[in-house]
Amino acid sequence: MAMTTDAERRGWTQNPEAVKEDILTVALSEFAARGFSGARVDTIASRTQTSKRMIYYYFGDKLGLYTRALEAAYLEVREGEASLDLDHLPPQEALARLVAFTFDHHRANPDFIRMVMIENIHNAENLAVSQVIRDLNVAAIDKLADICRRGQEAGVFRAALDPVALHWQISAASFFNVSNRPTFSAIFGSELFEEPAQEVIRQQTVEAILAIACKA
Amino acid sequence: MAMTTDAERRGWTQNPEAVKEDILTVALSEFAARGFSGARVDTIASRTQTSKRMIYYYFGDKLGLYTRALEAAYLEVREGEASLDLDHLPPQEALARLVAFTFDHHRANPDFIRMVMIENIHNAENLAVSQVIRDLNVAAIDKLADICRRGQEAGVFRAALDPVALHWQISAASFFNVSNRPTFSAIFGSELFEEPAQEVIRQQTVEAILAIACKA
DNA sequence: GGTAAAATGTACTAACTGGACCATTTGGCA
DNA sequence: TGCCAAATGGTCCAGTTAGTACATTTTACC
Repeated sequence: MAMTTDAERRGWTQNPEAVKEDILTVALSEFAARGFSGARVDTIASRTQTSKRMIYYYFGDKLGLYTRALEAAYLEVREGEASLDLDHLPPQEALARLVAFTFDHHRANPDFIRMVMIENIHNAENLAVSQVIRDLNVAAIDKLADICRRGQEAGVFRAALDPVALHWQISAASFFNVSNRPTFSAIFGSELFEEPAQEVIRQQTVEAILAIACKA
Repeated sequence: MAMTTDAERRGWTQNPEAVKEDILTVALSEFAARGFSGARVDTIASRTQTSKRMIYYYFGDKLGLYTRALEAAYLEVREGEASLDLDHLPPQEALARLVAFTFDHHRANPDFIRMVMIENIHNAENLAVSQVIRDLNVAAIDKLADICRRGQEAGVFRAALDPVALHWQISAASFFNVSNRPTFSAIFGSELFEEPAQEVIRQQTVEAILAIACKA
């Protein structure tokens, strides 16, 4: 009610949620860029609107912060997937759309990919204990399982088709395309990751998956 | 020529090559396990027959050791590939064999896979400057390029087939199968990585690649 | 307006870690 | 056999980094 602005006041405005959000965003980008050991808590703090003190206040320690950043990455990506509605399409077309979407979605979320790479380097030890992530992922395969079921009922998909194995195939292409881009580019050049070639690869991937799913 | 054994002597026996080899082997396993920042020079030294002093004597610094370990990983893997001879097989079968071999070979070399993962996390900065690795990899695709050419000449492969893009597809499946095993297992269980399921996935991968390569 | 708990700022530290220093021994060779 | 460069051992150090102690301010509530 005084006419002093925030800047003029000696003190500050409390905003716990925004502070947590701020820290998490910065931490995610830093961990994704440098890995767990490579990331520096001081660097994260300096890129924040707040201080290192608050990181430890809200997240306990470096590992706690990392775990929450990992969960945040999964949450964001799974949110983006939720908008995809394939129920109205015939199974083959639904599958083709799902593959193409997954391919593009992974490309659009490189930080998520990098966090998963880092988790794999660490043998998924932190992912394994996160109930949040486990719940998210069990749901992630539902769409695909539904498509498989419909395709089998319609007689167009193989009877022995396993949704988890198919998910493995779709993930392999979509994930590798982002995760191994640096080494692949360094060896074979970057043309394969520019737009025209990416469309070819995406189409190849769709065809490959359909070849696995459909009856001969 | 005295009858004193090595153990009884105050001194030691010089063996530069063995010392370098010893350090490299330990370093490769340590870097593969913990990444560049995660690896500790002291830990590497302690697992060696020699001392930290020798690491700096022969490799300069931590990055120098890492680079040499990376090169050693590539050398070992490419050596294993050299034994594969497919020239006597018709193109389709040669391709099928190459895919199956690559799939198995990646599984058999998890430390190599992890080193490549780590390089990708670091944006392939160290791989990019290694002439040793570049030379190795240009040769790595020769076998596949030859199969492609033969298949196209025989009229069984698509005319637009690009060996690099096909190599991408083969690598995606073979690499992902090892690199993402920890997170994939943590979420969906480990059955997919046990022998029966691995054979299914390998066969699926062969079929998928053939579907991409062959005329409709 | 008073009080206590939550939230924030500042400065510090103990331990770790990559790397360097100095001394000593080995082995090839004149 | 003596000499010198290569190889090795043992110890120490300076910079970094995760984490903490202590003080202060804000806010909710009565």
